[in-house]
Amino acid sequence: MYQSPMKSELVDCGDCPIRHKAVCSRCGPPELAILENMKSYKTYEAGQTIVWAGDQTQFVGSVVTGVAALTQTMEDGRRQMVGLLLPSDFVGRPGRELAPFDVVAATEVTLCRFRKAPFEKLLAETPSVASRLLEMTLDELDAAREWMLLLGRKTAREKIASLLAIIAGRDSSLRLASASGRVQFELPLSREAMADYLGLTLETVSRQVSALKRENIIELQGKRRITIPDFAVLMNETGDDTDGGMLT
Amino acid sequence: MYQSPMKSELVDCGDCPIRHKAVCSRCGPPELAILENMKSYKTYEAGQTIVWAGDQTQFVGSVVTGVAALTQTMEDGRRQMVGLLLPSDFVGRPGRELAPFDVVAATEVTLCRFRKAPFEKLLAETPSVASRLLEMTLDELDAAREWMLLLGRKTAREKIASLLAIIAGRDSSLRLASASGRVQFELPLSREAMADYLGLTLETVSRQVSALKRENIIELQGKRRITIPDFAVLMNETGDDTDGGMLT
DNA sequence: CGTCGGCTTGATTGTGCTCAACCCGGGTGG
DNA sequence: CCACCCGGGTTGAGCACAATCAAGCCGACG
Repeated sequence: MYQSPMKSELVDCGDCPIRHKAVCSRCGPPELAILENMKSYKTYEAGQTIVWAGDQTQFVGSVVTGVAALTQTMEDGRRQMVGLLLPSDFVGRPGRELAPFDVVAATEVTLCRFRKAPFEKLLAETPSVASRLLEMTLDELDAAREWMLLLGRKTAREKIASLLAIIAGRDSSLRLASASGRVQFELPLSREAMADYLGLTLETVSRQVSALKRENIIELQGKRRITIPDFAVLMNETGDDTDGGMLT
Repeated sequence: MYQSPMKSELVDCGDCPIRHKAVCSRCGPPELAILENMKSYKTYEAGQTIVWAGDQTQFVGSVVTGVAALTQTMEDGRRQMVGLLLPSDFVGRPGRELAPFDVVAATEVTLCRFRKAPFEKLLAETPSVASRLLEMTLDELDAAREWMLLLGRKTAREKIASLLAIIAGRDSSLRLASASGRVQFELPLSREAMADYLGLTLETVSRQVSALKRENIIELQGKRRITIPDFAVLMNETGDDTDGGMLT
């Protein structure tokens, strides 16, 4: 089945915005050529399910633009997000037949997809891909474990503050090294998605966001655009070590 | 610094109880010989901290016997377990300088340790080790994500039932393919460790265990030895799909 | 025998959930 | 054009579940 590239400017790996961060970041020209050959782009609209849990997986790939969510649902409808996939993050599980979780587009998402079988072959033959994938997987595992602390032990307010801090950090890593000072960004998640991420109800999310706003720890422009007057003050609400192990 | 093997019968990889499940499971005689050369055994008593978060890591390795816990602690003392390491599980993070989490022995633990630098070299050179480590890491990631659902969305009772089901499953995987029927096993965790794992207080753990006992879903011999008269009944309390996607 | 650690049980409190009403902005159809 | 609706979000009242504070139990060990 053919999949035509959605955006012509993305066809060449050399121009790819995630070239230096994704699984392919350590590839040289020969490996890139092989990847070029098995890849195809596809764009999903917000809300669309990219992969259903339990499905045969046809492909693996990288998020090029947008935000996707890994989620798990219980029979009675309770839902928990178990991963947030941002540009350059890897989608899919080499070596597994069936997808363990749903993958849902939180915003419009463009994937760079590789057919599974040839990618697994490449993985077996090229250490530069395998080592990068191992590194990314270990990073994801660390992130998942941080998230377990949040889910198991943090209060609703700490959860919200942590989420905002993480998203702010991801965005502003492009601009300044955060520290303290004014930061502004767009929330890529609805209140409901935030609730699913944090193990809360959407009412509680809404209340806590309002509370942070009331206390001038955050400012809102509309529902989604957020300004943080002083990042250090927000960090203070996360429950985490404010001074990442610094000396006094 | 020398580390003499604690138990002479563990010195030879051929006799190792985790030979076929650990990172080394796909190694042939030549790689095993290299590993033999960089390994040393060490036994830790219950409660001892094996690695401190933030420390330089001197080694990586495998759990040979016993149970260890990965934990994270907030400044005010709230604690969350973020991983449970059973025999054959891997300890440490190749490619990272500093340990991200505490590793604590829950029972007496024996590790098969590899010096970090030579192991990383081996990892870079031998796909059979690298691919096995990638596979194990992906499995751990899946397990962590299952745990996130538990932490974020399950009730106290469901959490306890899930933990018991998991431990029972791990133990009895040796004996029968679970399904339903009578299962018996030893809890390797104190009530406090269970609470840290489940994101609960130890009082709540105690109460819920008592409740399951009162309802004859479990039986206790002492505090730690547990019998499950009907595994299917316990599964019913976990909140998970009872019929793992089976047809009626 | 007394103490100590791990565990259980009880009484009370509080955080976040539930149920419910309402707001707001955008799109649609009469 | 305006009325209507619809989805996402906010706010409120009451409640329930697990946390907290506190006492007591049990078995091991000195």
